[in-house]
Amino acid sequence: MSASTVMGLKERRQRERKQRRDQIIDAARSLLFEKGLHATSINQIAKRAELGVGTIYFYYKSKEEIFSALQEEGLELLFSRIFKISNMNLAADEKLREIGLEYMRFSKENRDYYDIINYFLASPGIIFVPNLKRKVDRHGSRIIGLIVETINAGTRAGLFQSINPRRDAITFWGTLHGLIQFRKLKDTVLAGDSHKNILNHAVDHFINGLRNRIS
Amino acid sequence: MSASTVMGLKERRQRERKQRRDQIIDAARSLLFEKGLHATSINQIAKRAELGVGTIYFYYKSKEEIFSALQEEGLELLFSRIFKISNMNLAADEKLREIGLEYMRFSKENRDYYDIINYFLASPGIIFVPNLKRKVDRHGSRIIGLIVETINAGTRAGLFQSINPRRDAITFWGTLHGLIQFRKLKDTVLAGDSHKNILNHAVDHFINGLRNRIS
Amino acid sequence: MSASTVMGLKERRQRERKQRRDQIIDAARSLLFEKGLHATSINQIAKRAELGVGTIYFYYKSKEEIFSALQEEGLELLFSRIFKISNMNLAADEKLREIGLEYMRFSKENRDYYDIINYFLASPGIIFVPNLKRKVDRHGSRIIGLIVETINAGTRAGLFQSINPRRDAITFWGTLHGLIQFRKLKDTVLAGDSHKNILNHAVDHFINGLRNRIS
Amino acid sequence: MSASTVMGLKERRQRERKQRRDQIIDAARSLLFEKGLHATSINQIAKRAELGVGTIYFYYKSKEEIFSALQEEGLELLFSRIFKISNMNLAADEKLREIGLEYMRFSKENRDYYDIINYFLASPGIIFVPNLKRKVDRHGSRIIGLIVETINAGTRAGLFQSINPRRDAITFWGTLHGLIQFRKLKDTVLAGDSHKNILNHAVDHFINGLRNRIS
DNA sequence: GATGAATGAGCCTTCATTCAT
DNA sequence: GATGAATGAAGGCTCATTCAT
Repeated sequence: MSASTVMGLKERRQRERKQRRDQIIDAARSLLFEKGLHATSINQIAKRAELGVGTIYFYYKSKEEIFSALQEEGLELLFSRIFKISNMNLAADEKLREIGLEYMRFSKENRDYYDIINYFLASPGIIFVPNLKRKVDRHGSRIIGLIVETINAGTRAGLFQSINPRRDAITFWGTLHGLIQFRKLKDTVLAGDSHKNILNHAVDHFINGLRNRIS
Repeated sequence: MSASTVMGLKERRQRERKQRRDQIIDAARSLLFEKGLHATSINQIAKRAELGVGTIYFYYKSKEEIFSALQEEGLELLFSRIFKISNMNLAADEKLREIGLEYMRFSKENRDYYDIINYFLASPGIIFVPNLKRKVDRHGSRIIGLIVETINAGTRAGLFQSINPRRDAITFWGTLHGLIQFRKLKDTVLAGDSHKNILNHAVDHFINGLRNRIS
Repeated sequence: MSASTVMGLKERRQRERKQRRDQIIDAARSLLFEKGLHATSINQIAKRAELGVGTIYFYYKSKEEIFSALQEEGLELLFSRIFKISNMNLAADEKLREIGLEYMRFSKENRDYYDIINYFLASPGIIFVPNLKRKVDRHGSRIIGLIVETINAGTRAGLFQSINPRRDAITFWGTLHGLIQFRKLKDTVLAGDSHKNILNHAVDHFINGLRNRIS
Repeated sequence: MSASTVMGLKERRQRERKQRRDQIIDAARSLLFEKGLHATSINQIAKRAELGVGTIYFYYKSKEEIFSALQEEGLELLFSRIFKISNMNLAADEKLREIGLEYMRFSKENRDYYDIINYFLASPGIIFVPNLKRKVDRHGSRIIGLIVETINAGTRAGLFQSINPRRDAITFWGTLHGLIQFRKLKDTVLAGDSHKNILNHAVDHFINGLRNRIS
């Protein structure tokens, strides 16, 4: 009986730990969405989570780790949105287009998630700690995997001719990501051209590159 | 003689102003290259330039303006490097490949310049002030212009079939930029595939997309 | 026993918090009295309080809040001094005179408190935040209240005929306040007339205005 | 001839000096009105006046001196407005009321002038330099003089009984000034009572005090 | 007379992190 | 496990004044 009590204790402990972590992430997320990346400090997170700052540091060893958890969430959400499209009954080329549009939509509608994903990608100083690396890998690769699948489906359907679908998928994703980064240039370098049109054009171009590689 | 003296004074003033501005930018650049973006503060710039902080603000009205000047330098350098390639005696498709490789090289060899260009592009908070917008426009557009020219040359040579070379150029540049952003994912999402190979692949793909649009 | 220990902890925490706040206010007050309003900065307060600047901000969320606390102290002191006179066994008219003299004395003997009260009143930029408003209201109104009472007592005693004692009280206070502001003009506009005599005259005049409104 | 030339030179010099001084004051005034007291710096004045900062210091030996000149302007304007009322064909009591209202209007419509007059009156640190003292004396006394005259006229007309019209005038002015200082307390201590009503009440009270001193 | 570059102490405020309890 | 007080360097920026030319 004493043993089972200890077991129960351990389990409860674990459950509570998870709850606390969630509680912290919830606070961090709501602040992130409210005030943006720069304006979210640990003290604020603690206040909103109704915990002491020390407690935050007990559950997460740095601010970066909290943001990394949020990034994971963002990647998860992104994946689920892309996944939904992957499962639609569409031709491979149309699917790629929808994926492209979906990523653009995601970057707009979930700007804060997008920003935090970018934060780790674009910040010169921040280095991925191994732990984080694994997570990004898992999520990022899954998204790339969906595109690979789509390309493979297109190849099987005779629409595409892809020799290295993985590289193609990465290229596709890179193109989307790069163009979204250009958002700020809308009125300057992009010469007022609609951002959406340019992205559509890029998707077309990419798809075109997948067709009949030898003419 | 008195007049010429006065003239000389004005000229000297102007020359000295330019020198001071350079002196400040030199200090800022060396700090940027040494310690990175985050660690470069006005106070440090002043210290290294052996000037009072007030003097810095006499020549540049904000930190952003200094960074913007550095960004301009970076864009200038980037342009000159792309420009050199544009003038090489190469077929249009080879030229595009070289441009792509050159951008990747630039982002590696001039990492700090690349970072500062990115700083304005990727930072959620920073908004382009009109003045900066104009500069980015000028430099960014010139680079896009070089690509447009190359695509047009390819079209004229019968290599490409581009209906909207401007959009194609932006797409090309976006692809390069996006893939370079993925650098950090080299060992994870990119599955260990060489960054260079992926970029080469992407360039191939892009060029392929420019050929025979209708098979 | 464990519970009582926890209780003790909380209580001690609270006590220490109060102590720290006092410590900070003490430092701020001593600086204010020593060097005046302009020369009192947060950094100096921290230094004198032997605390880090961050600690100051842990207890007070802005410089204004510290000053506001000091202002409150001043108002409290002022009230207590006026209150003492209110309780003296004097005729209403004599009481008003004593109140007037007391305010003048206060402005001289507690010049720094007077200055800081004025700081919020006369500074063009400073706006009362709601919180501060409430405090000023409470204290200011209590002082006005004492005068109202005195006027009412005079009316009941047949000395005065006040139809709107509140407005009379405000008028009275305004007169005192305005004349004290003229202190600097002593040797110029006031033509060397003793400041005290002028104030006495004004009080006489005010009291006279309260008597027999219709002759 | 040489003498007359020198004379002419001297005169021109003097004229130009005056012009420069005006030019500086114009710039300072326009900045004062635009940005308020705190936000007006010597550098900005210099820029707007299209002069070097050094030149400013050649004509005015400190920032305070410039503001003092502006204060003088304000007093001048105030005097002229009170003066206009003094010359109206009104009974003495009505005239006093109009003067009171006019001061309130002045403090509202010419807030910046009022602020700068107050700046010297209410700032703890600022001491009147003898030079400035004389000026304030001249202008302030003239305004007091107008009130004295009005009171005297009232006395002559049998409306008032003033034994010491100078002190009465100062009292009157003090009351007005003090009440205007209370502006910020409108919604708190003044209990929402209209500022104008209170001032009217105070004027009534004052006038009442002037009548039949012995009942 | 006129200039304007140079100063640098000083301003208020933020924040990730630590550690004694 | 949990707390929250304490830190203090660092951030960007302002400004009256001086002085060599």
